[in-house]
Amino acid sequence: MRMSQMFGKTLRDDPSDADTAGHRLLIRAGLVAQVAAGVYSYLPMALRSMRKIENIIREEMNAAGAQEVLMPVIQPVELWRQSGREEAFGPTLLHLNDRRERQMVLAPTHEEAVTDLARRHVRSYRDLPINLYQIQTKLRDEARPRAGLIRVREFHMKDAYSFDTDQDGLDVAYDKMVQAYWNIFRRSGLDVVAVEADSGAMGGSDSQEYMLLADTGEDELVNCPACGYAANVERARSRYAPAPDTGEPNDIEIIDTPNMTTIAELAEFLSIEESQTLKAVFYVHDGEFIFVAIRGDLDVNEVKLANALGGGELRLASDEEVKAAGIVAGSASPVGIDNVRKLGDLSATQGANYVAGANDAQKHFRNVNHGRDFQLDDVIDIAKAEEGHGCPRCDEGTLNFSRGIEVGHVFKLGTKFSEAFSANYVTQDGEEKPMFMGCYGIGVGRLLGAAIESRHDDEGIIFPASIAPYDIHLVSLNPGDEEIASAADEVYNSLTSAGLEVLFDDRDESAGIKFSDADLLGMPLRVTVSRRSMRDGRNAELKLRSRDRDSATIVPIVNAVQEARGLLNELSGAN
RNA sequence: CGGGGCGUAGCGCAGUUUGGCAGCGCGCCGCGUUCGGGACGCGGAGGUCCCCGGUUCAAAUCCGGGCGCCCCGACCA
Repeated sequence: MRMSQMFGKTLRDDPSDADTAGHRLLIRAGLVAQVAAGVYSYLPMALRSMRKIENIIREEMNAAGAQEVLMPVIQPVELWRQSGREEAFGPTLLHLNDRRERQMVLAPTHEEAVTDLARRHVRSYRDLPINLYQIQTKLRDEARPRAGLIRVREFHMKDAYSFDTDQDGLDVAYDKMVQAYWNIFRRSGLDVVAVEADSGAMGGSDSQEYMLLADTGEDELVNCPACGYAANVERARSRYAPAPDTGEPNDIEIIDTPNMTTIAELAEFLSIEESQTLKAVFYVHDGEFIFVAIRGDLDVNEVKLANALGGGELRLASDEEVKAAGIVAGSASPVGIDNVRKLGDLSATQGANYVAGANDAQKHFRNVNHGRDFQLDDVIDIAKAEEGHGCPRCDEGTLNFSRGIEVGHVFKLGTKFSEAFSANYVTQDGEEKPMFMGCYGIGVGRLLGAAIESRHDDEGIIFPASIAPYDIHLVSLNPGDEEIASAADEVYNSLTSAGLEVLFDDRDESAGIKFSDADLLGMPLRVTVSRRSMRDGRNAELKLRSRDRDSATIVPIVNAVQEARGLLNELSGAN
């Protein structure tokens, strides 16, 4: 491609409304153009990169035995009512009416469509297992699009869906997809890690997310350097120090704690550890007031809590609601409050002789013990993993915290959708049973955005070779010089006819502009033909984007193809 | 959805406080010089000052309403 002909220009200045480095580079390099909040046009270079990502995905999906299909973006709302997800998605689901006033939706994902498809075509266990995938547009009216391609409202996703006769079959299908995912991320040249994930509104059992580590990532992750345990904080378990050993339960007593409303104040006032206190947090879940007790030094993980409550709307209770429940905020007590539903974290039931509120702004109880002094309606693990907590899986590790961008997510759905849609098959015994499903997604555009977010320097993008729009950025300097121009053309032709993909900067621009643009655009290999390179014979200069300026090498033009290949191979080996 | 910010040429911005010729840099077009890390000279084009309404002799500027975009949070398969 000759750059003089290419659509999409680089910008000299950073766009004012881009915050993250990746977003800035996407705009400055002329890869995308914003149309509305979270809605983008993809220009030629971005599209080339996305096509390469898609092809890697396609090859790995096909190799894993999945078959490509294409399902509609526009779907009758009835499908979504049947699964119950019209409500679950809420305003994120885009609705529209067709000319006959039939209610339609624009699909944010395709579990409904694919389950409907499978139930029409699968009759018998002989038709299973199958795995269907597509690479296709999704629409989600996100409340807050952000960071360029990281969270958008219209995007391309590869989504695959497996159908099996039973849980064992699902486990096999899931493991195959997991393996395919590792292949995809390895081939794309990106450092992706897998973490245990919350399965959210998708439901189902096992779920893993694939995360590209980046400080600007939306997700907080923990990992154990000792045993490799890794999880999204939403889901993470952790091991924390037990409360101080206070021996056998002592008699409960009431003590004065004038105007102590926070755990920190209380612990200091009494000269005890925060872990020797119990605190209470109040939520409203689908309209019901919920009292949650947890050890004073821990925090509630709201995602875990919401899951324990079986989904639905969960929010912190307002001051008025707390008061209306007859509770004194800041000194709330699990003791003697029996008119509301009381939940507790595991920590509240371990240890003894806690200090807890007395439901009086001036007083607390000492020596409060679970079972004797208060009961809980449910005891669950809802503590949030914190800095300093130990690994829940091994005894050695302390959890590390980092941030990441979710680029893939796999779920074991089980029979959630197949039961809702009566997507059944007939067993060998002639019995009708629901299919076991799994679903597996990768955001193509997000992967591109995340790649740029994680692979750049001050000058610009550093594309992994396998997903770079072009292999080579050929720069011709002194284009007014006949000899140089024809040598550059010759290099362009020989590289191109050797099957290499070349972006040829044939513009009449200064060396500074051309080199800066080459750095900004980030192709893996830069080849320069100029008076200087031709000074001692017909030579070209080769330089890898990921290396320093002085690492450039001069090679004879007749060897350019071979030398370029060598450097590119070296690079993909290093990926 | 709550909080904050912004909207003036393709991009980045000044001008708004105190109403009075719509400006600067980059980019773009033409000519010439220059030519390995964002060169220079001369000439030129480019505007619904987000939209609607109001006040005023006069509105980018003041008032009312609306829309859009960005950031923080809530939400997020």
